[in-house]
Amino acid sequence: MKNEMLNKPNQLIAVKSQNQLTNIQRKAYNIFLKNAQNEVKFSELSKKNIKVENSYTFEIDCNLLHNKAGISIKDLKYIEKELENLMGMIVTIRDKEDKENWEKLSILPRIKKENHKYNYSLFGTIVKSLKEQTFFTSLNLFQIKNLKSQYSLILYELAIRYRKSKIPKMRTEEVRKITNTQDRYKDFYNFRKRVLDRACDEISEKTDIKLSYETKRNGREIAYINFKMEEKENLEELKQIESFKKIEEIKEIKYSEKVLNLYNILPKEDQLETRKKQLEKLLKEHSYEMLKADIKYCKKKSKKNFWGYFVKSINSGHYSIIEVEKEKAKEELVKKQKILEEHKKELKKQEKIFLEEQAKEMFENISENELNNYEKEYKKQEKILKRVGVNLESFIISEIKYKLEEKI
DNA sequence: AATGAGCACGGCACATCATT
DNA sequence: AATGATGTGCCGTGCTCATT
Repeated sequence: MKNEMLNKPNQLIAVKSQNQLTNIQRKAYNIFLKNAQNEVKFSELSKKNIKVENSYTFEIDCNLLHNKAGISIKDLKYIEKELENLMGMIVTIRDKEDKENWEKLSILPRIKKENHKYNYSLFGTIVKSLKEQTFFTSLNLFQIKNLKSQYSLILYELAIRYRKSKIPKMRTEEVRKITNTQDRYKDFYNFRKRVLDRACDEISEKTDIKLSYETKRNGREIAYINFKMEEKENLEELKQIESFKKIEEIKEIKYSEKVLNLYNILPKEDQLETRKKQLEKLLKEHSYEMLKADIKYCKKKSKKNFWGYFVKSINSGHYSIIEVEKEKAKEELVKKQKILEEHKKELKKQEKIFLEEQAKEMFENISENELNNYEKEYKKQEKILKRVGVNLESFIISEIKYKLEEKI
């Protein structure tokens, strides 16, 4: 189980509450959500209409949950207490049209342990968003499992939320808000060391992304924190290459000194692993000195197709197989490049869609200050813009989009 | 030039966590 | 209940930048 994906509703990404979520709570809750998401998408519940005002019940084996969440604690009472505290967490959902309207709900209203199983309820609002997945972040729970610091979890979820675009530059207070550290680490050095550095280091070490940050000052005070994320997508490939190299090295040891000597005087382009095998074979039928002389002779005579000339000059025509192999390798390469290109195209497409969404979301959360600035800008070019049919809202959204694009 | 705010850094004491 | 590990708050010193 390398990938255990949870499409987590964005409202649940940065849960704000009086008490902060410990990492055990956060991990456990992610698994509760994942379990519920499975049910609601694939079991008989998926056929039913989810009603916001109802609550829904799910069940998961205790050990399975502990295992998946990476909880190694054996003290069941301690876990019980953690789960109890988890129940006190409240999430607020604000109406997008009218910010005066809001809904507050407990993220885990009921839980029961019976026969090594957790039986728990979630409110319809949450279940519905798990099912519909309109604004969500796709979290790989496997990556999260080993994160120790609670701030790592929070920042990882944040980073993944903005995976396809860019983590917006945040005011320091904002970062403190989402990490629940407004009243903690007042000393910025401690905040940096205990929260930012620790989380970035841990995420970079243990997950599929690399996270770093830059700070920007406003006078003396550090006013902005700009997170930077890098994908580590080549990691698996690199590992494979590494292990492949090791196998090659082991193979190398098996060849005799004579084979290696001959191999070393081959033309550079012919120093392939297969040549060693072939040389070993040839050495059984021909003397070392003979082969050595042949190689030297053929190197001078035929620079274009050394090996073919060489083998012919001895007696056989094995080189054709190599040619075929080379051709195949070429085809493979072309195929891979095509796939890569398509992948890139798809990414760009998604990026565009995401940018649009992002810009709209940012517009909805725009500060008055920014709004005023944009209004000023708009008024400057009002005549032209109106003639083209661009109103203030679409002007701002396209401005935001433009800025986002620039960042990328 | 003097003053002070905000941060960097190391270090200490105490609190809390995670486990036995 | 005990304990080692880890987390947290706070202090002193020193630096830089901004204000007066």
